[in-house]
Amino acid sequence: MKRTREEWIAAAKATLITQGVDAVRVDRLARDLGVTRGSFYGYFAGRDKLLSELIEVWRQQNTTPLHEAIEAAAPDGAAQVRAVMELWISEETFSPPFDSAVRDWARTSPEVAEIVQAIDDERIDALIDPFRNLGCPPKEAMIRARVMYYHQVGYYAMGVVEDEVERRKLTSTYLHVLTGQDIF
Amino acid sequence: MKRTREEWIAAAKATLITQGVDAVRVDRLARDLGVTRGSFYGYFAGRDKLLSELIEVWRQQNTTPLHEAIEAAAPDGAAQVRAVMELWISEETFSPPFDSAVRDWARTSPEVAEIVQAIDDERIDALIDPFRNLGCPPKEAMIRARVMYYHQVGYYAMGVVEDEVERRKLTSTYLHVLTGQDIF
DNA sequence: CTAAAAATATACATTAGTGTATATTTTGGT
DNA sequence: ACCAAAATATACACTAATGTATATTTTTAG
Repeated sequence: MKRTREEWIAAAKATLITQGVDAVRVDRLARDLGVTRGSFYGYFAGRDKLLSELIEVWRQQNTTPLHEAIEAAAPDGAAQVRAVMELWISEETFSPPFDSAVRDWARTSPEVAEIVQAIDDERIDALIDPFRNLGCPPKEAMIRARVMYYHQVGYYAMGVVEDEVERRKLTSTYLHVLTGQDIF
Repeated sequence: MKRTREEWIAAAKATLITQGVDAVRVDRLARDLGVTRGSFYGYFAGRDKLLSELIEVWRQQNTTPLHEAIEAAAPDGAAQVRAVMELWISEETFSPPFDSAVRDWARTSPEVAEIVQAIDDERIDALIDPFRNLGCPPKEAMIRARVMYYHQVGYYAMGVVEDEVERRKLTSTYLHVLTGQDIF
Protein backbone atom coordinates (compact mmCIF):
# COMPACT_ATOMS: atom_id res chain seq x y z
CA MET A 1 0.00 0.00 0.00
CA LYS A 2 2.37 2.68 -1.20
CA ARG A 3 0.88 4.61 -4.12
CA THR A 4 -2.71 5.66 -4.50
CA ARG A 5 -4.87 6.20 -7.54
CA GLU A 6 -4.64 9.90 -6.75
CA GLU A 7 -0.86 9.87 -7.00
CA TRP A 8 -0.97 8.29 -10.41
CA ILE A 9 -3.52 10.83 -11.56
CA ALA A 10 -1.53 13.70 -10.08
CA ALA A 11 1.60 12.50 -11.88
CA ALA A 12 -0.38 12.17 -15.11
CA LYS A 13 -1.75 15.68 -14.69
CA ALA A 14 1.71 17.14 -14.10
CA THR A 15 3.07 15.43 -17.20
CA LEU A 16 0.07 16.45 -19.25
CA ILE A 17 0.65 20.08 -18.33
CA THR A 18 4.37 20.19 -18.93
CA GLN A 19 4.73 17.79 -21.84
CA GLY A 20 1.36 17.08 -23.41
CA VAL A 21 -0.79 13.92 -23.60
CA ASP A 22 1.64 12.02 -25.71
CA ALA A 23 4.10 12.11 -22.85
CA VAL A 24 1.60 10.62 -20.44
CA ARG A 25 2.85 7.06 -20.66
CA VAL A 26 2.51 4.29 -18.12
CA ASP A 27 6.18 3.41 -18.01
CA ARG A 28 7.36 7.00 -17.57
CA LEU A 29 4.85 7.72 -14.82
CA ALA A 30 5.98 4.55 -13.06
CA ARG A 31 9.58 5.72 -13.28
CA ASP A 32 8.56 9.14 -11.94
CA LEU A 33 6.77 7.53 -9.02
CA GLY A 34 9.65 5.18 -8.36
CA VAL A 35 7.79 1.94 -9.04
CA THR A 36 7.55 -0.42 -11.98
CA ARG A 37 4.76 -0.54 -14.54
CA GLY A 38 3.35 -3.71 -13.06
CA SER A 39 1.90 -1.82 -10.15
CA PHE A 40 -0.05 0.54 -12.39
CA TYR A 41 -2.39 -2.15 -13.60
CA GLY A 42 -3.62 -2.76 -10.09
CA TYR A 43 -5.16 0.71 -10.14
CA PHE A 44 -6.22 1.22 -13.74
CA ALA A 45 -7.35 -1.11 -16.46
CA GLY A 46 -4.92 0.55 -18.85
CA ARG A 47 -3.55 3.86 -20.11
CA ASP A 48 -6.92 4.80 -21.64
CA LYS A 49 -8.73 4.53 -18.32
CA LEU A 50 -6.16 6.78 -16.68
CA LEU A 51 -6.66 9.35 -19.41
CA SER A 52 -10.42 9.35 -19.05
CA GLU A 53 -10.09 9.88 -15.32
CA LEU A 54 -7.75 12.73 -16.01
CA ILE A 55 -10.21 14.52 -18.22
CA GLU A 56 -12.83 14.01 -15.54
CA VAL A 57 -10.56 15.59 -12.95
CA TRP A 58 -10.07 18.58 -15.23
CA ARG A 59 -13.77 18.99 -15.70
CA GLN A 60 -14.35 19.06 -11.97
CA GLN A 61 -11.43 21.30 -11.04
CA ASN A 62 -11.72 23.86 -13.82
CA THR A 63 -15.43 24.26 -14.25
CA THR A 64 -16.99 25.66 -11.09
CA PRO A 65 -14.66 28.55 -10.11
CA LEU A 66 -15.62 30.82 -13.01
CA HIS A 67 -19.32 30.42 -12.48
CA GLU A 68 -18.97 30.97 -8.77
CA ALA A 69 -16.92 34.13 -9.24
CA ILE A 70 -19.48 35.58 -11.60
CA GLU A 71 -22.46 34.71 -9.43
CA ALA A 72 -20.88 35.97 -6.24
CA ALA A 73 -20.34 39.45 -7.66
CA ALA A 74 -23.76 39.75 -9.33
CA PRO A 75 -25.50 41.98 -10.20
CA ASP A 76 -22.61 44.47 -10.27
CA GLY A 77 -21.22 44.09 -13.78
CA ALA A 78 -17.97 45.91 -13.04
CA ALA A 79 -17.33 43.77 -9.97
CA GLN A 80 -18.09 40.64 -11.97
CA VAL A 81 -15.59 41.50 -14.69
CA ARG A 82 -12.98 42.35 -12.08
CA ALA A 83 -13.62 39.07 -10.27
CA VAL A 84 -13.12 37.09 -13.48
CA MET A 85 -9.83 38.83 -14.25
CA GLU A 86 -8.69 38.22 -10.71
CA LEU A 87 -9.52 34.52 -11.05
CA TRP A 88 -7.50 34.25 -14.24
CA ILE A 89 -4.52 36.23 -13.05
CA SER A 90 -4.15 34.72 -9.60
CA GLU A 91 -4.26 31.13 -10.89
CA GLU A 92 -5.37 29.90 -7.48
CA THR A 93 -8.63 27.97 -7.78
CA PHE A 94 -8.53 27.88 -11.56
CA SER A 95 -5.52 26.51 -13.47
CA PRO A 96 -5.02 28.07 -16.89
CA PRO A 97 -2.05 25.82 -17.75
CA PHE A 98 -4.19 22.75 -17.05
CA ASP A 99 -6.87 24.29 -19.20
CA SER A 100 -4.62 24.86 -22.14
CA ALA A 101 -2.98 21.44 -21.85
CA VAL A 102 -6.43 19.87 -22.08
CA ARG A 103 -7.23 22.11 -25.03
CA ASP A 104 -4.12 20.88 -26.86
CA TRP A 105 -5.16 17.36 -26.17
CA ALA A 106 -8.60 18.12 -27.60
CA ARG A 107 -7.05 18.98 -30.94
CA THR A 108 -6.23 15.35 -31.55
CA SER A 109 -8.97 13.61 -29.57
CA PRO A 110 -12.58 13.99 -30.67
CA GLU A 111 -13.97 12.81 -27.33
CA VAL A 112 -11.94 15.35 -25.43
CA ALA A 113 -12.81 18.02 -27.98
CA GLU A 114 -16.49 17.47 -27.36
CA ILE A 115 -16.11 17.86 -23.61
CA VAL A 116 -13.96 20.95 -23.90
CA GLN A 117 -16.30 22.58 -26.34
CA ALA A 118 -19.27 22.08 -24.06
CA ILE A 119 -17.37 23.65 -21.17
CA ASP A 120 -16.25 26.57 -23.35
CA ASP A 121 -19.81 27.25 -24.42
CA GLU A 122 -20.96 27.25 -20.82
CA ARG A 123 -18.21 29.64 -19.81
CA ILE A 124 -18.81 32.11 -22.61
CA ASP A 125 -22.47 32.01 -21.81
CA ALA A 126 -21.76 32.83 -18.19
CA LEU A 127 -19.55 35.73 -19.25
CA ILE A 128 -22.37 37.48 -21.07
CA ASP A 129 -24.13 38.38 -17.83
CA PRO A 130 -21.50 40.84 -16.52
CA PHE A 131 -21.62 42.81 -19.75
CA ARG A 132 -25.41 42.86 -19.73
CA ASN A 133 -25.22 44.22 -16.21
CA LEU A 134 -22.89 46.93 -17.48
CA GLY A 135 -25.62 48.02 -19.86
CA CYS A 136 -24.37 46.55 -23.15
CA PRO A 137 -26.98 45.68 -25.76
CA PRO A 138 -27.36 41.88 -26.22
CA LYS A 139 -25.25 41.48 -29.33
CA GLU A 140 -22.44 43.62 -27.97
CA ALA A 141 -22.54 41.80 -24.63
CA MET A 142 -22.12 38.52 -26.46
CA ILE A 143 -19.20 39.79 -28.51
CA ARG A 144 -17.53 41.27 -25.44
CA ALA A 145 -17.92 37.95 -23.63
CA ARG A 146 -16.30 36.20 -26.54
CA VAL A 147 -13.49 38.68 -26.92
CA MET A 148 -12.72 38.41 -23.24
CA TYR A 149 -12.79 34.62 -23.25
CA TYR A 150 -10.94 34.04 -26.53
CA HIS A 151 -8.41 36.58 -25.41
CA GLN A 152 -7.72 34.65 -22.24
CA VAL A 153 -7.51 31.34 -24.09
CA GLY A 154 -5.11 32.88 -26.59
CA TYR A 155 -2.96 34.33 -23.87
CA TYR A 156 -2.34 30.89 -22.43
CA ALA A 157 -2.12 29.13 -25.77
CA MET A 158 0.74 31.48 -26.57
CA GLY A 159 2.59 30.60 -23.40
CA VAL A 160 3.28 34.23 -22.64
CA VAL A 161 5.87 34.67 -19.93
CA GLU A 162 4.84 37.54 -17.73
CA ASP A 163 4.67 37.70 -13.95
CA GLU A 164 1.61 38.51 -11.90
CA VAL A 165 2.91 41.98 -10.99
CA GLU A 166 3.41 42.86 -14.65
CA ARG A 167 -0.06 41.63 -15.53
CA ARG A 168 -1.71 43.57 -12.75
CA LYS A 169 -0.15 46.80 -13.93
CA LEU A 170 -2.11 46.51 -17.13
CA THR A 171 -5.46 45.46 -15.68
CA SER A 172 -7.09 48.86 -15.62
CA THR A 173 -6.32 49.44 -19.29
CA TYR A 174 -7.52 45.93 -20.08
CA LEU A 175 -10.73 46.55 -18.18
CA HIS A 176 -11.28 49.75 -20.09
CA VAL A 177 -10.73 48.05 -23.45
CA LEU A 178 -12.74 44.95 -22.62
CA THR A 179 -15.76 46.72 -21.16
CA GLY A 180 -15.65 49.85 -23.32
CA GLN A 181 -16.32 51.86 -20.19
CA ASP A 182 -14.33 54.24 -18.05
CA ILE A 183 -15.63 53.14 -14.69
CA PHE A 184 -12.42 51.64 -13.38
CA MET B 1 11.91 9.98 -59.61
CA LYS B 2 8.39 9.89 -58.28
CA ARG B 3 8.08 11.88 -55.06
CA THR B 4 9.69 15.19 -54.35
CA ARG B 5 10.89 16.78 -51.11
CA GLU B 6 7.92 19.10 -51.45
CA GLU B 7 5.45 16.24 -51.44
CA TRP B 8 6.91 14.83 -48.25
CA ILE B 9 6.75 18.24 -46.64
CA ALA B 10 3.20 18.81 -47.84
CA ALA B 11 2.14 15.47 -46.41
CA ALA B 12 3.87 16.31 -43.14
CA LYS B 13 2.13 19.67 -43.03
CA ALA B 14 -1.28 18.13 -43.62
CA THR B 15 -0.73 15.59 -40.86
CA LEU B 16 0.62 18.22 -38.50
CA ILE B 17 -2.53 20.28 -38.97
CA THR B 18 -5.03 17.50 -38.59
CA GLN B 19 -3.31 15.27 -36.05
CA GLY B 20 -0.46 17.13 -34.39
CA VAL B 21 3.33 16.65 -34.50
CA ASP B 22 3.28 13.32 -32.79
CA ALA B 23 1.41 11.92 -35.74
CA VAL B 24 4.02 13.13 -38.19
CA ARG B 25 5.88 9.84 -38.50
CA VAL B 26 8.02 8.61 -41.36
CA ASP B 27 6.24 5.31 -41.80
CA ARG B 28 2.76 6.83 -41.85
CA LEU B 29 3.72 9.53 -44.32
CA ALA B 30 5.25 6.86 -46.54
CA ARG B 31 2.01 4.91 -46.39
CA ASP B 32 0.05 8.07 -47.22
CA LEU B 33 2.28 8.75 -50.22
CA GLY B 34 2.08 5.14 -51.34
CA VAL B 35 5.78 4.33 -50.99
CA THR B 36 7.88 2.58 -48.37
CA ARG B 37 9.95 4.27 -45.69
CA GLY B 38 13.19 3.44 -47.47
CA SER B 39 12.56 6.14 -50.01
CA PHE B 40 12.21 8.83 -47.37
CA TYR B 41 15.84 8.67 -46.36
CA GLY B 42 16.89 9.65 -49.85
CA TYR B 43 15.33 13.06 -49.25
CA PHE B 44 15.84 13.70 -45.56
CA ALA B 45 18.50 12.68 -43.09
CA GLY B 46 15.78 11.62 -40.67
CA ARG B 47 12.50 12.60 -39.08
CA ASP B 48 14.10 15.52 -37.26
CA LYS B 49 15.30 17.14 -40.47
CA LEU B 50 11.84 16.90 -41.95
CA LEU B 51 10.40 18.59 -38.88
CA SER B 52 12.87 21.45 -39.00
CA GLU B 53 12.05 22.03 -42.65
CA LEU B 54 8.39 22.04 -41.74
CA ILE B 55 8.82 24.77 -39.18
CA GLU B 56 10.78 26.76 -41.74
CA VAL B 57 7.94 26.42 -44.23
CA TRP B 58 5.52 27.70 -41.61
CA ARG B 59 7.68 30.68 -40.88
CA GLN B 60 7.80 31.64 -44.53
CA GLN B 61 4.14 31.04 -45.32
CA ASN B 62 2.58 32.55 -42.21
CA THR B 63 4.77 35.53 -41.50
CA THR B 64 4.59 38.01 -44.36
CA PRO B 65 0.83 38.31 -45.10
CA LEU B 66 -0.05 40.12 -41.87
CA HIS B 67 2.69 42.69 -42.23
CA GLU B 68 1.82 43.27 -45.85
CA ALA B 69 -1.86 43.75 -45.10
CA ILE B 70 -1.11 46.29 -42.41
CA GLU B 71 1.39 48.23 -44.50
CA ALA B 72 -0.78 48.29 -47.58
CA ALA B 73 -3.65 49.99 -45.76
CA ALA B 74 -1.50 52.50 -43.86
CA PRO B 75 -1.94 55.16 -42.62
CA ASP B 76 -5.71 54.62 -42.39
CA GLY B 77 -6.15 52.87 -39.04
CA ALA B 78 -9.71 51.75 -39.71
CA ALA B 79 -8.72 50.28 -43.08
CA GLN B 80 -5.78 48.51 -41.46
CA VAL B 81 -7.92 46.86 -38.80
CA ARG B 82 -10.45 45.84 -41.42
CA ALA B 83 -7.68 44.39 -43.60
CA VAL B 84 -6.36 42.30 -40.73
CA MET B 85 -9.79 40.90 -39.93
CA GLU B 86 -10.31 40.10 -43.57
CA LEU B 87 -6.98 38.27 -43.67
CA TRP B 88 -7.92 36.15 -40.68
CA ILE B 89 -11.45 35.41 -41.76
CA SER B 90 -10.80 34.60 -45.39
CA GLU B 91 -7.96 32.15 -44.60
CA GLU B 92 -6.51 32.62 -48.06
CA THR B 93 -2.89 33.73 -47.84
CA PHE B 94 -2.67 33.10 -44.11
CA SER B 95 -3.52 29.73 -42.57
CA PRO B 96 -4.81 29.92 -39.00
CA PRO B 97 -5.06 26.13 -38.63
CA PHE B 98 -1.39 25.80 -39.60
CA ASP B 99 -0.63 28.52 -37.11
CA SER B 100 -2.38 26.83 -34.26
CA ALA B 101 -0.93 23.42 -35.09
CA VAL B 102 2.54 24.92 -34.86
CA ARG B 103 1.58 26.60 -31.61
CA ASP B 104 0.54 23.25 -30.15
CA TRP B 105 3.82 21.81 -31.23
CA ALA B 106 5.62 24.68 -29.51
CA ARG B 107 4.15 23.66 -26.19
CA THR B 108 6.36 20.59 -26.11
CA SER B 109 9.36 21.75 -28.12
CA PRO B 110 11.54 24.56 -26.77
CA GLU B 111 13.14 25.24 -30.14
CA VAL B 112 9.78 25.64 -31.83
CA ALA B 113 8.52 27.70 -28.90
CA GLU B 114 11.34 30.15 -29.37
CA ILE B 115 10.58 30.63 -33.05
CA VAL B 116 6.85 31.01 -32.48
CA GLN B 117 7.35 33.51 -29.71
CA ALA B 118 9.56 35.69 -31.86
CA ILE B 119 6.95 35.67 -34.63
CA ASP B 120 4.16 36.45 -32.16
CA ASP B 121 6.08 39.41 -30.80
CA GLU B 122 6.63 40.75 -34.30
CA ARG B 123 2.98 40.39 -35.15
CA ILE B 124 1.69 42.08 -32.00
CA ASP B 125 4.15 44.85 -32.60
CA ALA B 126 2.86 45.32 -36.12
CA LEU B 127 -0.72 45.44 -34.82
CA ILE B 128 -0.03 48.45 -32.63
CA ASP B 129 0.27 50.77 -35.61
CA PRO B 130 -3.38 50.59 -36.73
CA PHE B 131 -4.58 51.56 -33.27
CA ARG B 132 -2.10 54.41 -33.05
CA ASN B 133 -3.45 55.61 -36.38
CA LEU B 134 -6.94 55.49 -34.91
CA GLY B 135 -5.80 57.91 -32.24
CA CYS B 136 -5.34 55.59 -29.25
CA PRO B 137 -2.80 56.64 -26.65
CA PRO B 138 0.31 54.37 -26.66
CA LYS B 139 -0.61 52.12 -23.76
CA GLU B 140 -4.17 51.62 -24.98
CA ALA B 141 -2.93 50.92 -28.52
CA MET B 142 -0.67 48.22 -27.16
CA ILE B 143 -3.43 46.62 -25.14
CA ARG B 144 -5.83 46.74 -28.08
CA ALA B 145 -3.19 45.11 -30.28
CA ARG B 146 -2.80 42.36 -27.72
CA VAL B 147 -6.49 41.85 -27.20
CA MET B 148 -7.02 41.59 -30.91
CA TYR B 149 -4.14 39.16 -31.39
CA TYR B 150 -4.74 36.96 -28.35
CA HIS B 151 -8.38 36.89 -29.27
CA GLN B 152 -7.59 35.53 -32.70
CA VAL B 153 -5.17 32.95 -31.31
CA GLY B 154 -7.75 31.85 -28.77
CA TYR B 155 -10.42 31.58 -31.39
CA TYR B 156 -8.36 29.03 -33.31
CA ALA B 157 -7.00 27.29 -30.25
CA MET B 158 -10.61 26.59 -29.33
CA GLY B 159 -11.37 25.06 -32.68
CA VAL B 160 -14.59 27.02 -32.99
CA VAL B 161 -16.80 25.74 -35.76
CA GLU B 162 -18.37 28.67 -37.51
CA ASP B 163 -18.58 29.39 -41.21
CA GLU B 164 -17.27 32.47 -42.96
CA VAL B 165 -20.77 33.88 -43.47
CA GLU B 166 -21.54 33.62 -39.78
CA ARG B 167 -18.28 35.28 -38.84
CA ARG B 168 -18.79 38.13 -41.25
CA LYS B 169 -22.18 38.93 -39.76
CA LEU B 170 -20.48 39.81 -36.52
CA THR B 171 -17.55 41.80 -37.89
CA SER B 172 -19.00 45.24 -37.40
CA THR B 173 -19.74 44.56 -33.73
CA TYR B 174 -16.27 43.05 -33.36
CA LEU B 175 -14.70 46.09 -34.95
CA HIS B 176 -16.63 48.36 -32.61
CA VAL B 177 -15.52 46.39 -29.55
CA LEU B 178 -11.90 45.97 -30.65
CA THR B 179 -11.31 49.57 -31.69
CA GLY B 180 -13.60 51.25 -29.17
CA GLN B 181 -14.83 53.47 -31.96
CA ASP B 182 -18.03 53.84 -33.92
CA ILE B 183 -16.52 54.54 -37.28
CA PHE B 184 -17.57 51.34 -39.02
C1' DC C 1 17.78 0.73 -76.42
C1' DT C 2 20.86 0.49 -72.98
C1' DA C 3 23.67 1.81 -68.96
C1' DA C 4 24.35 4.89 -65.15
C1' DA C 5 21.87 7.26 -61.64
C1' DA C 6 17.93 8.06 -59.09
C1' DA C 7 14.14 6.34 -56.60
C1' DT C 8 12.11 2.85 -54.20
C1' DA C 9 11.85 -1.69 -51.77
C1' DT C 10 13.45 -5.12 -48.61
C1' DA C 11 15.59 -7.00 -44.76
C1' DC C 12 17.78 -6.28 -40.41
C1' DA C 13 18.93 -4.50 -35.86
C1' DT C 14 17.23 -1.49 -32.25
C1' DT C 15 14.18 1.10 -29.13
C1' DA C 16 10.14 2.49 -26.50
C1' DG C 17 6.05 1.45 -25.47
C1' DT C 18 1.74 -1.75 -24.44
C1' DG C 19 -0.65 -5.39 -21.66
C1' DT C 20 -0.82 -10.14 -19.12
C1' DA C 21 0.50 -13.64 -16.00
C1' DT C 22 3.05 -14.90 -12.34
C1' DA C 23 6.26 -14.23 -8.66
C1' DT C 24 7.80 -11.72 -4.60
C1' DT C 25 7.56 -8.24 -1.30
C1' DT C 26 5.13 -5.27 2.10
C1' DT C 27 1.79 -4.26 5.31
C1' DG C 28 -2.00 -4.35 8.54
C1' DG C 29 -4.91 -7.02 11.68
C1' DT C 30 -5.04 -10.46 15.24
C1' DA D 1 5.21 -12.72 15.22
C1' DC D 2 2.37 -14.52 11.58
C1' DC D 3 -0.68 -14.78 7.73
C1' DA D 4 -3.72 -13.20 4.24
C1' DA D 5 -4.25 -9.57 1.12
C1' DA D 6 -2.56 -5.74 -1.10
C1' DA D 7 1.14 -3.68 -3.63
C1' DT D 8 4.92 -4.13 -6.35
C1' DA D 9 8.33 -6.57 -9.36
C1' DT D 10 9.62 -9.65 -13.02
C1' DA D 11 9.36 -12.00 -17.20
C1' DC D 12 7.10 -12.61 -21.46
C1' DA D 13 4.83 -11.70 -25.89
C1' DC D 14 3.60 -8.15 -28.93
C1' DT D 15 3.38 -3.65 -31.67
C1' DA D 16 4.84 0.52 -33.78
C1' DA D 17 8.34 3.16 -34.55
C1' DT D 18 13.32 4.37 -35.83
C1' DG D 19 17.52 4.17 -38.84
C1' DT D 20 21.03 1.52 -41.91
C1' DA D 21 22.61 -1.35 -45.55
C1' DT D 22 21.69 -3.54 -49.51
C1' DA D 23 18.92 -5.03 -53.28
C1' DT D 24 15.81 -4.02 -57.08
C1' DT D 25 13.25 -1.35 -59.97
C1' DT D 26 12.49 3.01 -62.70
C1' DT D 27 13.99 6.91 -65.17
C1' DT D 28 16.57 9.52 -68.10
C1' DA D 29 20.50 10.85 -71.05
C1' DG D 30 23.26 9.59 -74.78
